[in-house]
Parts: sequence; C-alpha cells; structure tokens
Amino acid sequence: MEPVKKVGSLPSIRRLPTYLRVLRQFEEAGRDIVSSNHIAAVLRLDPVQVRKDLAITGIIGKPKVGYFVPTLIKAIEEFLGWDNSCEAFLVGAGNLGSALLGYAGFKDHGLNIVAAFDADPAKVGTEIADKFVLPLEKLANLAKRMHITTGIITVPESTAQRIADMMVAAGITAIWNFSPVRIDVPESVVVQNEDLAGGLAVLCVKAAGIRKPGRN
Amino acid sequence: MEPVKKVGSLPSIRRLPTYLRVLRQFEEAGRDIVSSNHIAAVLRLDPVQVRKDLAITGIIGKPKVGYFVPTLIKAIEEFLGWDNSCEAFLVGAGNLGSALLGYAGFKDHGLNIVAAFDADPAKVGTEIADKFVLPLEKLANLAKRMHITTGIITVPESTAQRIADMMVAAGITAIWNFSPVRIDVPESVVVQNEDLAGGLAVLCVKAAGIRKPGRN
DNA sequence: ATCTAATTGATAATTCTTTATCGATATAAA
DNA sequence: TTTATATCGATAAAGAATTATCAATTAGAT
Repeated sequence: MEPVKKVGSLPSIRRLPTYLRVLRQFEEAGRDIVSSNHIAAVLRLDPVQVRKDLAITGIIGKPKVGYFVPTLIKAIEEFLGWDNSCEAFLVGAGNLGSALLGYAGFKDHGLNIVAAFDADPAKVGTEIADKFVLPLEKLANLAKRMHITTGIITVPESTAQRIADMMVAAGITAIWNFSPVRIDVPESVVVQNEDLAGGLAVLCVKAAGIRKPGRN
Repeated sequence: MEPVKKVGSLPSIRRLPTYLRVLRQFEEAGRDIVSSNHIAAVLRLDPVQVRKDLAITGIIGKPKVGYFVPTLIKAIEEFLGWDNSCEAFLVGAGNLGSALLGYAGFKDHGLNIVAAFDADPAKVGTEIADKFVLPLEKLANLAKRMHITTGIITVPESTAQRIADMMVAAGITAIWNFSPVRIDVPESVVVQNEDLAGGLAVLCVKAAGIRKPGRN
C-alpha cells in the first residue's frame, strides 16, 4: 500500500525553511549528522517540535545518532517542491516588486521570477534586476506559452483583484499576494497572503507590553 | 478596580489591521454603523471570531445594532498604539530596505521611518524616498538623541546579529527583523521576525496539494 | 556479549484557537 | 404596549498545535 499523504500543520510547514537554512549551513561546514536536539538548540525551539516538524517530510532518523544532513535537506526540499525550480510572473514593478525581483535568495527556495508586468508605460520596457518589465496585456499569452502557473502580486490594493482575475484567466493556479486585500479566486487556485501589517501589529502590541508590563 | 489587561491571542492581533482597513473604507463611504456579520462577510471570516477579535480592544457594541465605526477604528488604533506615530530607524538600504522606505502606507499604521543606515559608503549620503541614508556609526548617537526605540533590520543574514547588537546598544527596544535569521537580544527587547520563506513554503505545499489532491 | 547512554518516534496531556450555542438587550414593527 | 428580530457577549464544545512522557533502537563502552 502506498504511504499516506502527510499534510502537516501550517505552523510546521512555515518552520521548514528555517530548518533548511541551518541545515545548509551545517552541510557547508562539513557536518553530515545532526540531532533534533542540536537543531533545537540553535533555533531555540523544542526538540520534540523539531522532530515532529521534520517528520512531515517523511524523513527517518536513527536513534542515538540523529539525521543525515544531506538526506534531511533533500527531504525538506522535496516536500516543499523546492528541488525543481518554479517559474513565476510578478505583477507590480513598484518598490516591493523591485525588491522581490532583486532578491537573489529565491533561488534557494526553488523560485525563479522570470518576468515582471506593470500597467505603467513608463516602467514597461525597462529592466529590473535583469528581468524585463512587460505590459500587462502580454501576461495571459506569455503565461500560457511558458506554462507559468505561479503569480506574485505586488500592486496597490485598488488593482489587486483585477490582477488576480487576469492571472486566473491566464491559467495561474498559485498566487502569492503581497497586497493587503483579500482576493477572490476560484477554489482551484491557491492564495498565500503576506500581510506585513499583521506583523507590525504584533510587534507594536508586544512592545507596548514590555514598556508597561501588567505583571512581571 | 481597574480593568483587566486583555492581551488577546496572537492570531487575533494579526487580524486587527485587516479590520482597520475595511473599517476605514466604510468610514470613507459614509457608513457609521457596522455589525460583526457585515465585517465577517466582507472578509470571509466567522462572525464570532470577528466579535472576539474586536473584543480585545475593549470595544463595546450595541445589540441589534452593531458597532459605531469611528469608535471602533479608534479602539483598534489605540490598542495597536497606531494613534500616535512611532518613529523608527531602518538599517540596510538594499532592495527590501528601499521598498519599506518608499511604502507610503506605513503612515496608516502609525509607523514613520525617519532615517536609513547602511555600511556601504556608496549608499551613505544618498536619499531614498526622501529619507537620508546615514553611516552606521551615527546610529547609536542619533537614536539616543532622537529617542528612537524601534528598529527595522533589512540586512543580509550575515550581518543581522551585529546590527541587532548595535540597535540594542543604542537603546532600541523593538526590532522588526526581515532577515531570515533568529537574532539574539536581551529579554527586555522584543523582536518580530518577518519570514517570507515561510509564506512561500505554505504556498508551495498548498499548490502541490491542489495539483495532486490526495482526496477530493 | 552485555550494559549504558543518547536519540528517535509514538502516544498522551496540555494549552491555545476557532467554532458553536444561547441568554440578554435594544430596535422596530404590530 | 407587546412582540418579533437582529445583534452582542459570555460560555461551552471542538479542533489544532505545542509540550511532555516513554518504549524502542542503536552506537559505543565495558
């Protein structure tokens, strides 16, 4: 019988890239064995949580030894689909869009932004981080021709839904949304919202708590 | 007796900015009364959850009516400390740093980035989005003189810890960390980590699940 | 060969978060 | 005035996630 698909909890999945980063550092340093205790110590996490998180990738460790680093790295990469690069289109070549276009680290996360699109004629035709900025009208055609199924939205909230609609129409099935609005898409399309404001809110509340602590 | 300090759950706090955004839209549109049902419908959330989230701000609604929009907005802003603007320093004037410097929306979140710092002499002296890029050496002095207590880290992981140390030495007590590494700070300093990679990981796993669904 | 110690992985308990239920209240209609 | 209804807010139930516990396993020491 085939192995049961382990989904794993969302928080676990979120932590996997962190593990991957430290594991790659270990590998670089020549370490080829690591225990959950060790990873946990580095990241200040609970060793049990580390084991549980890693388990969702299907990795199997050895008692008294730990995990073989290259195997573990591969397991995480495979689980995340980061072993074969995913090509994506980005729409919205503003500040944030440019930042993402210029971020070299995405290649470690299996992401390759191949082109940017923008409605502003002044931006169209330019290059940002060696990627062409193309007119919005070309998105649908190119996405289909190049079989691009991942889109990144970095436009203001006023146009986010329209861009999402265009992406869906172009056959894109996974959207990374950096606009602060909730976008509506068919069920067959997945959306991941990245909300900076939420993080800022948490920081502010924690900071206020430190400054005037209820109890200590 | 004084009111008990309601902390509220982290997920609730994260959702508050979203409420704030739609409430401001309602206000703009002239709506001055809103019910949890209405908010929930717009955001596709559970009405009970909306009420519970709003409750942490101390807001009190009226049965059969709902909430008074201006009051609710003020309650959220006050709870988040977004009613009086918080001034911050940003370190790392690269792609992402520039994006944050140029993001006009922070003023709606009570955040005002007043200056940027960078180790690169080529960047020092320039202006990004009307903010000066200053040499790192000036950070400590200026932070103390201007009573800046919030820092934003947008440097590569290799220098993140060093910058965090500098910030702490300069009296900064709240750090918004966009580098992918965990930074070590004294207990009296709060850190909010923004990990893009985690979000990308979630997107990838969800996308893989859609493409080859275990069951449907 | 046996014993010891370290580590995994499974199970259980706890804590946190979300969702459901229901009485209380206020508005508006009859 | 009474009744019907929409909504809040409190309490309870259910569901997730984290943390604790422990048997099984294995490398290395004795």
